Amino acid sequence: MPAHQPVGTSTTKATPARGKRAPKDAGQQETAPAAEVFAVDQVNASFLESLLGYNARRASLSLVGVFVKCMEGFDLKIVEFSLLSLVGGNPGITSRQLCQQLDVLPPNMVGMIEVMTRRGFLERRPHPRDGRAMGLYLTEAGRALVDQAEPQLKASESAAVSHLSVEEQQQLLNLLQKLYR
Amino acid sequence: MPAHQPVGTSTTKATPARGKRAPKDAGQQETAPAAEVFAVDQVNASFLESLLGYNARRASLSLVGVFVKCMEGFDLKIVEFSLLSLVGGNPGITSRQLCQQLDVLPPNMVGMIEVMTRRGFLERRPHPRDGRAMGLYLTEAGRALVDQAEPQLKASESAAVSHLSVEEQQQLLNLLQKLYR
DNA sequence: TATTGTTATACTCTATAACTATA
DNA sequence: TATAGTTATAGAGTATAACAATA
Repeated sequence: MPAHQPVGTSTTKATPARGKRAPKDAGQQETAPAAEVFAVDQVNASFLESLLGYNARRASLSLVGVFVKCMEGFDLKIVEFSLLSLVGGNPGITSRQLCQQLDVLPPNMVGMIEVMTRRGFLERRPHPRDGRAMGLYLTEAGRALVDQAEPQLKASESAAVSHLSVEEQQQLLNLLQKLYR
Repeated sequence: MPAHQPVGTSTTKATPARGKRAPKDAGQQETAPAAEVFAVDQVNASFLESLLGYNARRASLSLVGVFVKCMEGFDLKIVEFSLLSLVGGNPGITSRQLCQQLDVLPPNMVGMIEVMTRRGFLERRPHPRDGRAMGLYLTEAGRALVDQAEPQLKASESAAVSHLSVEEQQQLLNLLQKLYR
């Protein structure tokens, strides 16, 4: 699942010196010298790999991939699961509140809510204090889905990061939150 | 910069008990009782926030945002900078190799290379050993751009994570790489 | 037969403008 | 006047199929 962002791996350097290029032709009437050509065997991505942002993105994509695969079993996109999970934890939440939490624009939220409603996971009731808004609630099927999907997601993540110690996992969580909070 | 993935913040819980919902109507001919309605003040995203993947994504988005802003000064998208940086470090790299590194499909790479070429940052020369392929090289303007952009990116990231100690930054880098490598 | 680069094209995701009903 | 939800639509990003040239 790509996303307008680099994903590299290699580290070995087997290419010509960085920035090396054919010398500029000085004379005006001379025949241009044939430009040098190289073949790259091992791609060197050392600069990108030195960036925290690059590594954070790759790690994120890796875990998101695990989530995507896990949610395929429920025929849910990640954003759809997130929506249901939030409604599950916040009965009566409004469309706007979901938009803010999920960083989805209101026009794009409409369809998602409609799909989840048509699939029988969501229902809408009037908001107790705001006549413009609608509160969202899980149906029984929605609650069952969330109650099944959440622990499964948690388990698939645990399996994916099991090569890190519990201390490392906690450390990573703390550092990540320190980064964006 | 959204992206099919949740972005939440709140932690406080000021909503009804999780999963609470109106009792099911038992009788068949009875009038259905009015469903309970709630208002959510503080959104509770505690489950999502417990996931490493969620936190990794939020941290990643935060840093990518810094990169995007930084590269706007060069009128470059992140993927375009990454492309130029890779060509800079790998003179003669092919389109296919870039596709693999950047996780971009070949048909979608064509336009990027064309744009960077038209803007005078890239040039294409025949591949020394493969008549089907073309090697990519930075022009002088391209080299100048990369040599200016790379340290600027590095600096903007450093500023963005300056509230972490150098040890924490190194620790985070190691843990992130452990996660996806 | 397989691969590189390419075209055309479809599909998904994201963004903007504008409308209505209510606050 | 501002905001919640909505419609329509534009734009960017991502995906598949197929082709010519070369391996």
